[in-house]
Amino acid sequence: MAAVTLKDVAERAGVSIKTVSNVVRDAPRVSEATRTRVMRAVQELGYRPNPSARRLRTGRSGLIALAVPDLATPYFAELAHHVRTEAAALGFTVLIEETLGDTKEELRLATGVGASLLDGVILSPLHVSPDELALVTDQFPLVLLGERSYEGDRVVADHVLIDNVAAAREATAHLAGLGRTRIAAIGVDKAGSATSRQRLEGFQQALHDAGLTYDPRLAPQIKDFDRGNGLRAMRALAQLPKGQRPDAVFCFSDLLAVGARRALHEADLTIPGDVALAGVDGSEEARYGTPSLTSVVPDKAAIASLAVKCLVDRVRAEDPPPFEVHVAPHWLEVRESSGGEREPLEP
Amino acid sequence: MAAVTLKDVAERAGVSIKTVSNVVRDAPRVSEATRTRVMRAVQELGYRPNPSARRLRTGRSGLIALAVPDLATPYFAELAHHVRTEAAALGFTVLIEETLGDTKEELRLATGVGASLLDGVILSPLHVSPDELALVTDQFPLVLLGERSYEGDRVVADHVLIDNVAAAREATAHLAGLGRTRIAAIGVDKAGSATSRQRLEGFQQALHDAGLTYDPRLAPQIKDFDRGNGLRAMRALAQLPKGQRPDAVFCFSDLLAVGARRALHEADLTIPGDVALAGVDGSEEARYGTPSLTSVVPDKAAIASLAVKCLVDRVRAEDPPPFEVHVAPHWLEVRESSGGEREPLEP
DNA sequence: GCGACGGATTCCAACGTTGTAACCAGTGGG
DNA sequence: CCCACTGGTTACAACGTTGGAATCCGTCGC
Repeated sequence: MAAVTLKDVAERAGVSIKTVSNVVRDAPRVSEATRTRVMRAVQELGYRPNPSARRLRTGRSGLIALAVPDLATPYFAELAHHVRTEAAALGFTVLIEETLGDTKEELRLATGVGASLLDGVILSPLHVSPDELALVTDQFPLVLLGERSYEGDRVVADHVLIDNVAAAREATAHLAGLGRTRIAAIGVDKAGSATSRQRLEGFQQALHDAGLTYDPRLAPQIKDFDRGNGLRAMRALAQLPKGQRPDAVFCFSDLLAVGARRALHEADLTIPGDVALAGVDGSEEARYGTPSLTSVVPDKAAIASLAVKCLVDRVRAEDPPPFEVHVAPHWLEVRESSGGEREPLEP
Repeated sequence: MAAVTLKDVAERAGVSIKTVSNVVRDAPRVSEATRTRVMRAVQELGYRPNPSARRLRTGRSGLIALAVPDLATPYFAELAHHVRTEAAALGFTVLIEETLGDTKEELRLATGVGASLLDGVILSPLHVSPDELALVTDQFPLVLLGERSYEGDRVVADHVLIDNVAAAREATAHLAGLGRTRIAAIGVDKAGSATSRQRLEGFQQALHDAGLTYDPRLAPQIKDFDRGNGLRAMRALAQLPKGQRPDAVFCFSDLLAVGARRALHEADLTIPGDVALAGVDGSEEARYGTPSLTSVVPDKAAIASLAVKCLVDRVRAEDPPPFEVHVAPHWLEVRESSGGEREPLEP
């Protein structure tokens, strides 16, 4: 296969290997004459630098990993797309990994599986604890997404996140603003993930602000943020006796909301007539469904951009800069599931 | 950072570097005594082999790429998930690339960008032509997904695909079996991709078998297989005068069907009452939507498994084996959008 | 007791690249 | 006329690993 090396190019151009190396890395100290001669040889032979050898010599690979729980979750797929784009602009290639929410796997990635293959990792953790991470973050360039893995002022890694508490509060306040009084939450997480805790807190704050009391029976515990869990949780809520049934549900993710919508459909309850629905993620699936789902939209492009820049800075830095926390914007998009207009989509 | 090398382990265990190398690769000719001693040293120091160095020496990286048009398309995200799983089982890591349907990018990947980084590529091509690929396939291990890039008997690369013609025929026949007579197709592709052509052919065959005539006005041209294109195409179809409006639509992908469902919702047409709907891909989004969408489900796990095995065989082979074509199973799942039961989902 | 044998281990060279130091012209100042 | 200097280039060594040849050592057959 394409086994053309610096040596071949050097012979062709009649210069030393090192000169060719200097040219392709465009180092200074190369005369214009030899530069063009070498470049021509490179063209003619179709030379491509060997990443492994380069990596071996320099210690840099130009490879960063994005580790997400599950690629089949639209939110992460879209995020991956943005991260790839951002990274490409900075000359980095992205290796996408799935943790499946496994703590060991998350930790393994945080420590840089083959630190010798990757320059850094962007990790979207689900279950790994701050304490476990703290042991690790100074050893390998790491940026965390969507979790707040620090206590008080002690930041143990770079973070990029949205204000989850505010996001949940806004969505819930919107539901309360419709006059709904029995508002349920789907997304309280058995494992007690940070995301889940924060969204619950925002939910409770909004209830309190609206003068409603928090009823734990309307906040069932679930396992994962997927459609099936949303479906089952909503089924259970829909079967509550008439007076206790929720008239609105804030789902901690769009997938949960999709499952909930399906359960309401099965139970012949109308949306938003009987039950209003809101989710989080701003996924296309929520936008295009019928009814379309109200959702808190995190600015995924901003998240990706901040995360990649942050990571690349750390990779390139001589000595590690202090850890930073970046908060990306989010906004609420009101759609049919909570009384928004059935406006024609403008895709 | 984790800069522990074979040398360190060797010193610790009191053996030569090569012996350690032999142990970690579990080569034969290592006594049980030294093996355990070395293993303990490996444990204690936390040694991890350096992939770049290994790659440089052996010419193998254990990295294969999966190149898909767009990760945000659920079908490809799910496929990526399966490919990762299969590859991991065989000891390979998957680098996921997005081509965005760009012909140059597809070709670049097919030639193995940095053949020196990747052992092989699984490519899901959209626009690259068989002729262009033929020039390339003998230089680099490549498996193609979902396209038939060969003429007659001349296979120019390994392929894994489903029988697209049959898939489209079955879905359309199902719609015709409901008694629908004005059946439209959404998915005829301006660029004339192979997938689109095959599904159109199956569509036409089924019409013919049902004694219906093909009306090109009911097969509008679109650009991509996404929700937006489905939405716009269906809007146009819905605005046809009463007698000409379709009473069923076969969409060439689930995303198109999702868009079409949205357009029907906007136009206050019922599904399946006014218009029955079917798609292809077997995505979760189709299963969980309301109404749930009838879909032809390709066996993604089988596709992934066949593709990875095929590629790995080629990577490992001394001299390239003959090209193979694998056909993965598919089946039709009838759901609400074409009169299926509103059965409770069993997730 | 000696040579042959075979298993276990070591030595050496290489993979393609880049950093460092050295080299080789010319140039200008003393 | 020599020296220091500069820009341009080259020689050498190393990065961590592995394939192959070479070596060592204990055992067996004679």
